[in-house]
Amino acid sequence: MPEGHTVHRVANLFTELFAGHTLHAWSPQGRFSEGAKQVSESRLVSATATGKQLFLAFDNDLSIRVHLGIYGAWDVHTLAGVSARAGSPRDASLGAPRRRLGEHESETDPDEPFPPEPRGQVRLRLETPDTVADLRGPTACEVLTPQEVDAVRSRLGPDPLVDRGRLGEEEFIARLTSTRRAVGLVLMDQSVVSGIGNVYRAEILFRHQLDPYLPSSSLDSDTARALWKDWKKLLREGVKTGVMMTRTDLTPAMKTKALRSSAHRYFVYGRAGQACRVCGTAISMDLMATRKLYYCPRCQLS
DNA sequence: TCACAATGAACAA
DNA sequence: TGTTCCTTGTGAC
Repeated sequence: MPEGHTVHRVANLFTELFAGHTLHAWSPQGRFSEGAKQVSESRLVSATATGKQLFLAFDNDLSIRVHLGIYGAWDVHTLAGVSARAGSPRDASLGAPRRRLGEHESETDPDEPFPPEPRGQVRLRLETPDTVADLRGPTACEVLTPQEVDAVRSRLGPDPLVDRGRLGEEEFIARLTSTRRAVGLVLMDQSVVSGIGNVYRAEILFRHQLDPYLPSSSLDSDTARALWKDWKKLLREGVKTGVMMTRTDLTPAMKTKALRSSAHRYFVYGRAGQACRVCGTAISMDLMATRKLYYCPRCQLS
């Protein structure tokens, strides 16, 4: 499931698998039949991500915007023998005919006929003769004109992998520190910075020993700059490995091991009541704007 | 079989 | 602040 790293991975994989190809698009579930028809049999020009938004641009000038929301997912199946890679060692070693993008990438029955029957509620299927991508459970899946794509993009805060230079960094600092809302809320605000979700929010705050309830405007620019750089680093790593790994207290060997199980990847996320990995205090969990906020009351509260 | 949670966000009031 | 939408997997009965 998706925070910004997952969507960049999807964009990278689709660029590799689909860019330059004519796609057959349809909606097995039926809820996106009209939209799919508008791009079907067109050539995919590009697949790009900004934060949690995926844009698939076609040569008829239309784009599909996909937002996975809280439980959306892509499943990619490739005919054995022509499977492309998402670029990570894990993908390469899998070499599987089927891959689920996100944390769990698993193999399936190699005897399955190709293309496989859509399973469950598939909103959109994209097909070439040797590759199939199934989209299920998105919060958004719509066809946009170039102007509409620009409008969506303009509402988004900087993404470290899109706005790589100084401008992105300065924009982030300006937006972050210009509101008195709690920093725990502001880091999740996609108009301030793109791609951070509930896991990265909690982990980044912990990594900087920050009280989630501090007014965002109280952060000095050095702290803000450090947050941006850290997010950039975590995002890069997440895109590379496909996994959100945020711990800094592990040797490389332990880290590799911890990648495999979500129980060991995080400092605080999902660990309410368990001992802080740094000070041993029980991790707290509060509801912040309907989302679960995890933090260490000793390391982070001032 | 059912309830519930999950890495999200739009919308109403 | 509360409600709604999207789908699947898990665990309790």
